[in-house]
Amino acid sequence: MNRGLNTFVDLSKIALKMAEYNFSGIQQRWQKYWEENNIYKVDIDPDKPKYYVLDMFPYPSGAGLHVGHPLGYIATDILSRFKRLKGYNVLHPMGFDSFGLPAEQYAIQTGQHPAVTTEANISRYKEQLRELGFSYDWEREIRTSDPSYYKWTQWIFKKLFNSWYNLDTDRAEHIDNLIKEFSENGNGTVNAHADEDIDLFDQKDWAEFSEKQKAEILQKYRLTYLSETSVNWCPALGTVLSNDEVKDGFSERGGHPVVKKLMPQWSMRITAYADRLLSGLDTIDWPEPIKEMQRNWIGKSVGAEMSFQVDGHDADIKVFTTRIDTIYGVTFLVLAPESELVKKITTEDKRSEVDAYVTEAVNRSERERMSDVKHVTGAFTGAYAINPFNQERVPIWIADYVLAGYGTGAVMAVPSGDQRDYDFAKHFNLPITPVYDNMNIEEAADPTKEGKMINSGVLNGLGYKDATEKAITYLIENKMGERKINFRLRDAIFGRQRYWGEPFPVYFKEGVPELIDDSKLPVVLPEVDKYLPTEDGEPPLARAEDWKYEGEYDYEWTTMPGWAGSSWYFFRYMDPANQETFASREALKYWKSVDLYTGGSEHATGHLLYSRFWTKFLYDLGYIEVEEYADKLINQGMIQGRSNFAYRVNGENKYVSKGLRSQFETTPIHVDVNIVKDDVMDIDAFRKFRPDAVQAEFLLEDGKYHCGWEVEKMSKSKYNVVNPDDLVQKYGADTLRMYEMFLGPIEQSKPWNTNGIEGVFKFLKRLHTLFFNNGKVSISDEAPSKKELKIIHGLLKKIEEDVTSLSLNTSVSSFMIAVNEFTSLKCNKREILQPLVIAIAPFAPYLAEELWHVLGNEGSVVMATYPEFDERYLQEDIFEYPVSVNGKMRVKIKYPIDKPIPEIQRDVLENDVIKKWLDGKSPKKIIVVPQRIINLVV
RNA sequence: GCGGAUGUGGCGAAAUUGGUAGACGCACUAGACUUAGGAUCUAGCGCCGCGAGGCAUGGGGGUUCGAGUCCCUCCAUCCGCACCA
Repeated sequence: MNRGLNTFVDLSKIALKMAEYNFSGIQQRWQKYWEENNIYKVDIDPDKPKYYVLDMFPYPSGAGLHVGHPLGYIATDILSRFKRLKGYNVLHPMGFDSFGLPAEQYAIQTGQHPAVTTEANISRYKEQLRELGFSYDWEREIRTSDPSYYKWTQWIFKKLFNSWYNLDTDRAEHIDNLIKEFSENGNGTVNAHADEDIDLFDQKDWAEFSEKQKAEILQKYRLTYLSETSVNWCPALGTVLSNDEVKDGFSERGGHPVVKKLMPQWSMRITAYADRLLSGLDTIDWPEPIKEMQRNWIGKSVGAEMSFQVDGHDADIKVFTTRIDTIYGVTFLVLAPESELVKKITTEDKRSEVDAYVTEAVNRSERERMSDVKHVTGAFTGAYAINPFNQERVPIWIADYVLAGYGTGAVMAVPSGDQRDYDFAKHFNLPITPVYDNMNIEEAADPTKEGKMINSGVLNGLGYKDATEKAITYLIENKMGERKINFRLRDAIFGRQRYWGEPFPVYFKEGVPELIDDSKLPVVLPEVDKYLPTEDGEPPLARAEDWKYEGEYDYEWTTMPGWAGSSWYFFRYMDPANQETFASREALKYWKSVDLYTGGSEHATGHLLYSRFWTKFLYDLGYIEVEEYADKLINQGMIQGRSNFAYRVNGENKYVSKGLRSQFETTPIHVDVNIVKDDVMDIDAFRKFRPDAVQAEFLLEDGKYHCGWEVEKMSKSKYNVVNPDDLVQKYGADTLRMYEMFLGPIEQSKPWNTNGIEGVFKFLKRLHTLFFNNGKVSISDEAPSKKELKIIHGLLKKIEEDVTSLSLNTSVSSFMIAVNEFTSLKCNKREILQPLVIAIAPFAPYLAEELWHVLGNEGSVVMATYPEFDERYLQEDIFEYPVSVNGKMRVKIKYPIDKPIPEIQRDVLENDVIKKWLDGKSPKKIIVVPQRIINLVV
């Protein structure tokens, strides 16, 4: 008897177990299945439309992924899987931006080779990514630090070196065209985007130049070139930083001071592409803030450049202005203190004062100069310039508000129209001449373009537009100046004094840089004894023993910057194993460009600009099909940390719950967020977390210890890091995926908060339960009801719209609503469950795969076809017209959808409820908005 | 200073783009089933009011029969750029 009973109990337990949502078993089962069957492998398939979804590849840091990283990856994975179900051939790769500073600094500290740490970090990342069920084709994985990859980064560098920018054709061309032109006609006929200081020479001169001279001249034209450049040198890091790696005079990483220093540097002539980088923004669907940042960074301004003679000297001062119309308002000129003219024109009586000012200005660090914007300083040189329009003598000053690096390093000051000039004039008591009749310059400068010109000689009486045109025409006719467009964008520094980066494919022969032949690529990163600069301050690569080209010539010792490898990786994914070229023509033609690119907005003026530049360059050379590589960009928001706090009473070993802390003097103490749930702390876990609290007393509210919270950066020291692995362990990958989407719109930055993940978990359990009854699979083949059909087709429609527009948070809600309804309808009908499983497959791939098989299907749900929704099921035949009286909503009246509006209006008046409200009066007007509302105005 | 974004319950958020604000979820409250509940289910849940009702989308104003949504203005928070002539 006993025995039998036990057996019975056990059986029922086993049966119930089958019906349980055992996510970890499901995960293991399908992970294995996907990998064994190579489910996510992608190849070119001309019969299918392509779709390319890309995430910015991560730098594999030692800390592993935290819960913020996968946000974008989950969204793109959902879209990829959805597009696959819709019949697209989807390219959805992943790789690693594996060169970078942290691995190198770790190497400096420990002697561990960066390749080793990088490899270990990548394995960890890959394991974490695998758990989350992403549908990457891992055969396409790339790593920027892999020689088979950076071979092609070096190859592109060579192409840039061998190119110049022809402004007549408005594209990059091979340097040989230029050399040919030089030997035939000299450089007088060449219209290139090149250095400013190139002397004219003819074909004869060219023939007579030495090889070294020729090389030096060509450097001034090449798209990547070596030059003495003022760079941001960070002594603490021992390296050069780009402008976007410097924040307020300190390095972005580490916050070390940065100084200006002249060094021979490799640069990229990105300025050649300034105009195209700007206009290209109009052709791509990128977030407006990103485009705006890039526009500001490029900083195009249209105006004129003109010369002022220096009185009594054989010299002139070139100025750039966007307001040539105000030329008669010029009452002084200002030079940057660094200007070479300063020495020449300063009069004896002013010399000591000017020298002192120059010395001070040059020595002031960038930081000081920037923090001191409001303070007006300057010095008079004693010299005068002549305004070519009215021959007036105007004093020449120097001041550090004029930047040597922008325009000509000199400005014509119009204090009536420009606030900085105005402040300067007021401070040094210089005249202020209004040039428009309606200018108000009592308190401040008036940059108006309205009104008619006054005090302006030949321009008097004209408006802004006419005055500008007339002035420019005058300049050009008298050969005093020209139309000019200036950009704020500077050429990009391309070298780093570091070890862990791509070596250049360059060696030096008699001081001249020469390229290494394609057949000898890649130039592999050599081994060094230490990852530090040499005693002479040479970069780490100078330490490499026997590292000479052909045993004789020095290689370039700097390495490429972090953005080199990331500027073209999206093309390598198309054909990652190719040994012959960076990607085959066939692959480039088929995949074309990235349809959707996601990543953080912090790369706006870095990676996202440089990669557009390289794309345009490769396009000019005819290697690729597109001029922009990413058609649409989404910025996923940053996930901040949400720290929890306990409140310790000062001087006592006593902690009080949040609501009681006002009664005590307390200090907030970080609590590990992983021992807090819904802001209620697990006290036992806290005693373990803080051993000094073992004996502590806790003052509770309603028997609970409530923690406070604050948004902070996610970091170990704040104990607010939430690790995706732990959540996958506890709830499964499907829950985590859906919860991350449920959290809110992906573009939005927000603190991570695990409160609420249970809701998603319960939902998946309920979905799972739908397929079972009393522990047994229970699927009915009965025809679905109209109501059920309406729910499922409404859902299919909603999900399709949401996924297309990436509003994935509302999709999750829609799934919950649908599943709740099916649960309360006890709906277990195949015709309903089958499309439901396919629809949810992009979101919860593991569970969907499991249920797909519970339904008795073969193969993988990945191969299924997304079900078409049928509008017919969604149509209402009765519409509830809300009726409003005097703008207040009063009642709803049901009418068939196709009832004519005049009939409805008549009916409304006869409705008893309405009659009562109208109270005998007749409405002034009845408005019936089709399909919406009926409005009576009394 | 310039440019951009955001502002809705205790919390994360919805709102068919001008049509019953707060869907969905969390937390909370009550109840059911339970030896138990950190499982499950049912109901309630913006604020004021016993109620009818009134008030509510950062503040103020406007357009409209009707505004979270459009216009003006102010405030707050976040991000980017920062003497760019």
